[in-house]
Amino acid sequence: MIDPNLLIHDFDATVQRLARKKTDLEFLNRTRFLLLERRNMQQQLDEKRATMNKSSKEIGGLLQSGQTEAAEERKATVAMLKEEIAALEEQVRKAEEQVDYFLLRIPNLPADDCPDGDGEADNVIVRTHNYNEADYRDRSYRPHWDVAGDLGIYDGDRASKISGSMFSLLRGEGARLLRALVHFGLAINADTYEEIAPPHFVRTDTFTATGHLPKFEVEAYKLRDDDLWAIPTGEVPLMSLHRDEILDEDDLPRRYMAYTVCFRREAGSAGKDTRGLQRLHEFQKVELVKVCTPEQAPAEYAALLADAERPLQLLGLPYRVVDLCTADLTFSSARVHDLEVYAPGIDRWLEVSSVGVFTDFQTRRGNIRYRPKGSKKVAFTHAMNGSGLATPRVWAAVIEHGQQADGSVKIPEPLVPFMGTDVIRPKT
RNA sequence: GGGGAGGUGACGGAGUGGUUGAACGUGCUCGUCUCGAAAACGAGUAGGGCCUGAAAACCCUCGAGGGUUCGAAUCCCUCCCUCCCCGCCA
Repeated sequence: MIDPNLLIHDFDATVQRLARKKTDLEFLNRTRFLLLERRNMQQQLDEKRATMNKSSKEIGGLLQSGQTEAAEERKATVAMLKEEIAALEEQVRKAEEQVDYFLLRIPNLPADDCPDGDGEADNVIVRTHNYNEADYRDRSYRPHWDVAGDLGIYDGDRASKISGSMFSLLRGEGARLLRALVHFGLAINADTYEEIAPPHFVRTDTFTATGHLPKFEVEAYKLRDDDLWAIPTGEVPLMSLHRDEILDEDDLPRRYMAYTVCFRREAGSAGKDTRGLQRLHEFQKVELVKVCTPEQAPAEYAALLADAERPLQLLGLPYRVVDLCTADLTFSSARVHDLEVYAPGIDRWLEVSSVGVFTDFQTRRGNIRYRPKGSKKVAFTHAMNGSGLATPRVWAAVIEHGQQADGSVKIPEPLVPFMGTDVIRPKT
């Protein structure tokens, strides 16, 4: 969440910054009012408590010096005070509840250099790699589900039989290609990121820390009998690694990567662009996460973006970098660059990574702080993340780009060691 | 699933009703010493709220929530979590 003090002390500027995000901001005024009201009540409460504390100490003194009667008198007055305090406490608790309700629903402030916009059309294509439109004019490319289906390495029908739409089932070399991509994605980052194998089910407080709750509850799978949610991305457990911790500045930046399965309900997107591996309820992904100081953030972010691009470059896939405009930013992010791979078989740009900075939005929720060198005060760390390799869409792109006239698929060179072959051939 | 133990500051670890936000140690910061470092010695060092200068004062926080009491880290209840033993099982 954002710093509540911004609403109290810097209201107009904050509203203006949030307005760039094109979200509903009507409740900001109310939030500010509630914050002030709570503060006011808290002050009254503090005063009464101070009086009571003082009296209690005096009573202790009276009892020790044997003045029992005087002590009893004081007890009676304290009893009255206690009732007032209890009433006030109840009010403060209610106010706090309301304040929290609103605060959790205020999105992060966009970065100053984030392009303004009203929607997807205003996103800025920063650069395009390895893509020549002409390359795809002369030759016809088939969609990955046809190519892979004919090869017998993708079995969408059986996936549906087992689990319904938007699930995938890979077979043989298709399954191995998935595993190769994961290995590859981890291997190229192993020197900079610590690999984590986290839990795939997390508690509500963990899910809230990254901003996935309460805003995106309908997008998540929840276990019926336990307080556990299936993670939609490795970001969720990774970001909670240091929750409620105070780190030393020397320990920053921390860089983590995790290969996880991701679960998404994709509510409301049924039937749209869901054919093949474009959009799945369950998929595997290598996620990159960083926790750092505010000063380190710009350089770390640039490096993170480069790290997310690298696998696409090494695999020889055409892709473009899209700087999302303010309207398209996610709830928690201040700046986002999407990486989109061109899939010639379906003639679409597929989002394969969303690299975003969260400033202190998530770390405030998760209470991840650090002690700046030489400072007595602790401060919130900054956090950022991005997909290192999202398998289904990259898998699809590899298939569509590698397809050859005889129905076989050529495997990009970096994957060959993991695949054990440089081509997937039709079975005879 | 059954039985037992326990959750205290960055970390280890005292503390069973009264001025303890918390001994002691480690770590960290500053200083003395040193050419410099180590060691030694001295001092400081929880987080948050309030206060949008700093500080003081005041309030909250010893897993979370409730209760008893004039007063709770300390007593009672509920929940969460961790560890150990037994059972079951991949």
